[in-house]
Amino acid sequence: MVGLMGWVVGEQGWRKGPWTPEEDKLLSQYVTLHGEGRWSSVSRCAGLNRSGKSCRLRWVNYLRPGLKRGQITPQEEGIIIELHALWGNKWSTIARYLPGRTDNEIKNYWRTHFKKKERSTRKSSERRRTQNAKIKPKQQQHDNEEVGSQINQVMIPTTQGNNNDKQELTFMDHPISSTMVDQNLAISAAPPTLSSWMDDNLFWGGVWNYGDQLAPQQEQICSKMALSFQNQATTNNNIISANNNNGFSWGEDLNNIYSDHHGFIF
DNA sequence: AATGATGTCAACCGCCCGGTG
DNA sequence: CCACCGGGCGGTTGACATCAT
Repeated sequence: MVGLMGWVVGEQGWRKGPWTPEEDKLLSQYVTLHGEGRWSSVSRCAGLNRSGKSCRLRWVNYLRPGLKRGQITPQEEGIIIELHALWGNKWSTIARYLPGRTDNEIKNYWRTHFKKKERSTRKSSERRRTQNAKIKPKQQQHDNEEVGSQINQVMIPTTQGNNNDKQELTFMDHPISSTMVDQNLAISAAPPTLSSWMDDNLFWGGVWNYGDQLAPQQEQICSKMALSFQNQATTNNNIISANNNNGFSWGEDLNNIYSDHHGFIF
């Protein structure tokens, strides 16, 4: 590696480090003209001394049209939390449901906002545990179950239903969002504004396949939630579709009734 | 005002996967 | 079937900004 005016040149001669406005301009012009793809040739043809990967990353995370800049909104935050609870660190998958946001952005947001909270929650819980070391077991157990004011954590079995392979779900308290957890089913509820920005196809494409059939008690929970949210969701022309047999979903209108025997993303 | 701690985010790294010859 | 290559993805790093002491 060789330092060059604050820049670094890689072993193969590629430039590294922050992009200059000139480089951005070259890349934007080239991609606008020729489209995405073949990133290795983009770097050559556009006259950029950058690796293909670097070009792709710069385009996808910074130059691509339609990218939102600025703070993640509370609504977006809610979506991130819900989807992360379902998919874990599948940032690119989560990003597909947040138009204008990149996987990198979401990943950074999660790490800075929720890892932090997770840490502080753990810290305070450890502190409590130390302080309560002399407290009788029952009281201690109650304290350990207590979590921070913002984050609720539950352990649910994974789709395999293996108790040894539990998955941690984290939900933020949200004025509208709520969570119900049953023995074998975790259901999360996102703000009813979800469908106002979410592309229908993406939404349905993302429906969580939780298994073949819902147990009667699971269906019951879905139905209960459907009715409960139907009462709540009266804003933004959002309608919750309820199907007492199979569950419910949000949609732009009542034609969008999700009635399959699968899991749900709410 | 100085300094250390913490937060933020762009960019890089390394692994994995699918396409192709 | 296998090796190679390009692209995509999640994890990590490092520079800079902001905050706390």
